[in-house]
Amino acid sequence: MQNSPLSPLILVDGSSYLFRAYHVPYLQALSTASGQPTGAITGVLNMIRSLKKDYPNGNVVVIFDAKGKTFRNDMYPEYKANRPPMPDDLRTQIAPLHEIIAAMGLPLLVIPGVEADDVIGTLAKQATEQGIETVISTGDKDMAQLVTEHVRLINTMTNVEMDVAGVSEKFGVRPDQIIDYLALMGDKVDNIPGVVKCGPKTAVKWLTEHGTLEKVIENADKVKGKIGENLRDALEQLPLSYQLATIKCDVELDQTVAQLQPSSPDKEALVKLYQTFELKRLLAEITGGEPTEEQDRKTDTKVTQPAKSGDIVVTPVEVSETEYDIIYSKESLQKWLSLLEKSERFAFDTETTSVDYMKAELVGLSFACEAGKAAYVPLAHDYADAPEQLELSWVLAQLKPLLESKTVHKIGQNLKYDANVLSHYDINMQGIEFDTMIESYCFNSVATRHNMDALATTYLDYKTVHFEDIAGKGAKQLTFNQIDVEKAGHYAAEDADITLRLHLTLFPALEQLPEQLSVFNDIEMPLLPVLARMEQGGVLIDSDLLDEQSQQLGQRLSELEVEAHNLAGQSFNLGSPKQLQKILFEDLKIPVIKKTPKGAPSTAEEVLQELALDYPLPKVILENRGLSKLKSTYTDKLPLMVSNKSGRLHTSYHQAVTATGRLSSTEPNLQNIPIRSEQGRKIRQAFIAPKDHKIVAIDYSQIELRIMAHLSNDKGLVTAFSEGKDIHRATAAEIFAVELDEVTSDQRRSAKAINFGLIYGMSAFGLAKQLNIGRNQAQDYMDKYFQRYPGVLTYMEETREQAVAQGYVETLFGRRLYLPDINAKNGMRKKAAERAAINAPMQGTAADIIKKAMLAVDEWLLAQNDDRVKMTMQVHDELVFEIHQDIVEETTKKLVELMNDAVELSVPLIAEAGIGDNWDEAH
DNA sequence: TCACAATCATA
DNA sequence: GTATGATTGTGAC
Repeated sequence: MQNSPLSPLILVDGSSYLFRAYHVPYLQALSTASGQPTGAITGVLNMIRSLKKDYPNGNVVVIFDAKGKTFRNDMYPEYKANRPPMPDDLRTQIAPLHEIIAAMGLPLLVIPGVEADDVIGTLAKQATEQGIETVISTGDKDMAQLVTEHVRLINTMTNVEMDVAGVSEKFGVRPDQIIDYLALMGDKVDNIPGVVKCGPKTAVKWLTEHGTLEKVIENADKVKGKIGENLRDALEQLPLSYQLATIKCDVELDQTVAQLQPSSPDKEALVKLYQTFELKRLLAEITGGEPTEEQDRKTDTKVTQPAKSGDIVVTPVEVSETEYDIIYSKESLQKWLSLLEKSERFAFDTETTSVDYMKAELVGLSFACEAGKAAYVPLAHDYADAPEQLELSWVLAQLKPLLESKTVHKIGQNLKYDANVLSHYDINMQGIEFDTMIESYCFNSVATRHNMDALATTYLDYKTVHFEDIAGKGAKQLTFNQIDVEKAGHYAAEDADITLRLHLTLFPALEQLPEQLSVFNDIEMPLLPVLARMEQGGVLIDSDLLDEQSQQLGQRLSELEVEAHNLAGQSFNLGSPKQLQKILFEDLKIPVIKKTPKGAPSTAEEVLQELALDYPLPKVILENRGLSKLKSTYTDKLPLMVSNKSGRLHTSYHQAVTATGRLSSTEPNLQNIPIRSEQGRKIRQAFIAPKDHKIVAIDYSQIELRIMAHLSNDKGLVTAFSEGKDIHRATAAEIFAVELDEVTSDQRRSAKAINFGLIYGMSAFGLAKQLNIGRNQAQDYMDKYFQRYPGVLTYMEETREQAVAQGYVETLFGRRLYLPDINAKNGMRKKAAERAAINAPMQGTAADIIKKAMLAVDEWLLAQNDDRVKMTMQVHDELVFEIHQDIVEETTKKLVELMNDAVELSVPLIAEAGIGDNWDEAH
């Protein structure tokens, strides 16, 4: 709350908002029936309206540029000479807008000879002298020079406030250096000259080094390289640029700040104006009273259909009122604890300082054991004047038995996170029974995203308080420890309460679907702590090796860049597909082979591969692309992501992301580490074993094809696998009607493409493209395949039919994938859904199988209780371990057995192991 | 500052 | 032709 006796002055940069609103697409569409455009008017008025709402005590003053030249034109005739004239459909909106603002009773300033900026600067200065706080509402970065302890900026479009620290953070220089900064960079739009090639980076660098423009100029002869020359060339111009960039703060005004007070709105005039310009919402507001906050929210809420999975209707658990406690005393905590103990299950949630589980520190805990009733225990809010809170270690000691109890069941939203955080406080969570995120995922993986806000909306038709609501967003977002305990308490208690209600809503629905319930109970929930352990354990990488590779790649990349520029005859950005398109297809007139989905000529790899046969440049581009990808994604980034707590790399596995049941991995994604190219494999060499240990990688051979054999029960395919044949060779022998040992490598390659294509629900067209053969020939191959393996054809057809009839397909273990597009009118979408329908049972069953294998492995590892073996990664069909060299042989043998026996199919499941000092060697 | 498209890494 | 995630450039906001 503002304690200042004087209301803050809110200065609105009307012109800046006018231009921005004019360019907003959905506003551009607005006009009256007679064709008078009103988009910019609407945009600016909405902005003023929301500003008045955000600053109820504020004294709003609106400033516009006047027509005609300003003193800057006298100083520098070319000033803003590049500006196109104002479009007519914008010009016609200015006068009405001024009228409306005047009728609203807001002071409106339009001063000729200067710009709006100068008026704003002048008023802000006067206000400060009189002890009045000022907020400048603008979208213009130049205004940052006006920021002081008493003057802030607010960007009303993004709702981000900027104070002195904010300016430093955003620009990298202090407000008093902004003019210097602007002068150095110049401004293309306003036609202000600056130093050639000096952008924000260089300007900040120089100003950080020397402090002021003056000092930069003094030291100009010390700057090396081309940019140094550019600076010296600009020396004469710079004082002028500085003057042009300086906002004038001593404009002579008729009114003082004190005189700029709102008058009462002229309602009659407003009604008339709103009618003339058909501003219906505003009209309704002054004639029918302002819509309340509640109504605003209602109109924002989408009408949701009852959430369904198949025929199961979900009945939301509702409460008439809520009661959220904040716990400050030992006594009230004890009371809650005894409640939790008695209830056998409770929902709980941790609040922390970070979303990164390796960095997160506990700030508070919340609980709920009855819908509508929850409590928050603040522990580490540390802003100034934070109330006294219970001691963290004492509270955790009280809670430890409950959290580690197997019989007291815990309910949570993404409990893997909470478990990981608590493990850093010596709490090994047990009894993790219900995760609402996973309940939703098992119930219907594609109905919604599975974060709590989405679940509450879908299943409870309830709008939660969002984290951003209490913490703000963007650079100024607070961490949880800085948030007011009362606000935080409501948010956190609501989290626990909503989690409980979601569970009470979703779990009964899940119970009506026995197969999916079993996926939940027997696969996903048991897997959760396994994944937590893998994440927590992390993997070891050799950062020095990666750094070295980065260096080498960097060298090669600059060579390639020079080469490419020479070949193109001009300099361009190799990373920009757009620039490349221009050079390739316009300047060099190379024929377009393929287009991107949006219709631009494609420069994708396969296209360049083909072009590389005839032209030299595409080859260079290809090598450059490949290498820069490796450098930026892997060799540069991975070393930076090593935790300084553990010295290892910790990924996050996501259990509720993919449609098919696979895991996904982020920060970093360990499931797409290169392997195919020579260069790429070097990166795997940096995934190393600790001293005296080996890396063991065990992967399932042809798992999806084996699943296809099992699901289709095709005799030929099952036999081929049972006899342990090379499956692609066997397929080739059948299709091409030759003996096994007569299969050529080309035939095997074709058969392999067919086998993979089948898994992807491919058409003859796709196969033709893949193998670079005619469509008829591809069709011929497929016909032959289905002749030899008729069971596969039947299976594919049945799957498609099942998808159309039921709207979903399922894996061997009953995990369902709903296909909303399967009956789409749009042929493309329907076809895509059909292909997904074919693929999902195979990809999904493979995911189920490796998850079961992980459970078996983890169970065995726990029983061994031997820290010489660790499961570190999962990559869809592969598990990676660290094993002490003394026991590596026998342990590997056991692990292979566990994986082979994870599931019984009608064909053998074969896992193959590799052992080495790094991940590359282990393959 | 943010979201999207294009590209490319994996299974 | 299936399923993902990260990076880069680009243009809207």
